Amino acid sequence: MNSSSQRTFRRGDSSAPRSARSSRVGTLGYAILGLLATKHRTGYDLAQQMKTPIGYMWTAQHSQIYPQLARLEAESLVRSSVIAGRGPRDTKLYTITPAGRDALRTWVDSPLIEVTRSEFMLRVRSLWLLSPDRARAFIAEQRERCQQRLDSYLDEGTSFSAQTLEVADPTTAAFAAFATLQYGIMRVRDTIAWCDWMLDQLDDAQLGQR
Amino acid sequence: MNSSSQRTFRRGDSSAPRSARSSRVGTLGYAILGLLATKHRTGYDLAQQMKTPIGYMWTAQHSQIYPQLARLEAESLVRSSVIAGRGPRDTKLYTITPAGRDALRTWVDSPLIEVTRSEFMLRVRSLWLLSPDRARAFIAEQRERCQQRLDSYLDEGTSFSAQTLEVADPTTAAFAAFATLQYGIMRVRDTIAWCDWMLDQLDDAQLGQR
DNA sequence: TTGTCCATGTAAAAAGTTACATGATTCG
DNA sequence: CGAATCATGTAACTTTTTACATGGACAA
Repeated sequence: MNSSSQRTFRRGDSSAPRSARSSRVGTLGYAILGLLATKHRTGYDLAQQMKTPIGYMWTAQHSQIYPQLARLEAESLVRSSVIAGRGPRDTKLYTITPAGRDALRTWVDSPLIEVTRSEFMLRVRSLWLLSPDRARAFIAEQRERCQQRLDSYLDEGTSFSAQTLEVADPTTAAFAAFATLQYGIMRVRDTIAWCDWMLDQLDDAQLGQR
Repeated sequence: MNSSSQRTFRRGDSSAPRSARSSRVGTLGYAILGLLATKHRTGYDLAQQMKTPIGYMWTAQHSQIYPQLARLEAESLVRSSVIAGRGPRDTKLYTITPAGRDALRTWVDSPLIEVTRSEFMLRVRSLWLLSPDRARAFIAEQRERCQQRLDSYLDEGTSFSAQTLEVADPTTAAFAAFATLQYGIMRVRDTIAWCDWMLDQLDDAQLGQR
């Protein structure tokens, strides 16, 4: 009936007060704030930290981090100071502001519904399409990867033995880091156990078939 | 030296043969093929299945699924037939083609390096910013969510008891689904155990402080 | 008659990945 | 002297999320 459709509204285009829509931080922003909450770092430091998933359960490339830092600074959640460095541009050291710390605290304590994705399990769901050999090889390879992961976690864990006092106190960053590491260790261990169970299943089936 | 920079090449823009760049399927495409490999479904069915993470370790909205189905059909990995339905548009039933099955098999068996993200653990890393009470409440809430998740997994598990024969045979889709379910159950159980450990830690610290 | 389920699409924005770009220092 | 590390940015693309749009059937 109404033929003037097809045209949709855009927000922030004309009349919108522009204030209700601001404060767009997002998970990456909080990931960065979380790292800055313990010590000041450069964008490069952050990128190094978030390049590998070891010890920090979030990843990002530097191409995502630098623009995000600029946005955080625009919202006064971080502040930067130029320091001596070796790059072709200024080297900036970022510090979290009290407002940033507040925002981080608020975010941590806000409702969370996690969506778990696992490409590994997605593939396992279609594993029946492979020959038992190939399936076995696939699982064995993932098991190996988990083992390596476990080794680096355990490696990281030894660094905590030095600071036994702080680790016991849940109001310290050291404790929080220790807790996430425990989680990571548990998770890979269990995945290894599952892989072993799976390998057994595949072997049993092959024996039964002969 | 060369001042004609700033201009970057675009692929698929002009000369490129357009064949080397095709075959863009992506993880979502394979997730769909994986579901279609066991039975034919409509886009709506797929969207229902992938809306909740229960039982399938990948999620997607219908707005992502319909265009993806069109692309899969353009690449002859799926085929559709119009069936009687109740929507304002044609209701299409999608079927995987032999080529689709091949593509799926190849993907399952290709190298995989998983990047694990967990917003839960990301938040835990900054949990030290909260008061022990609030931290406790946060962990307790996540524990509760895991418990609910576990219940629905276990619920789903009972449906497998009927098909005991197929579940034992790793060349069946039923086995693969069972295996992923086992993984899911294990994972939430362990997360619950971790939450309990965490709650203990928080309690101990509170007692010690008095 | 109001709301949910069926059923399929498009638009726009946000988030994430890959590639381009620059340039000094330091190590082998 | 070439490669890696430090150091920061932009461009282009892909993926995911959120919202808009439509409309019949059927149940409370």
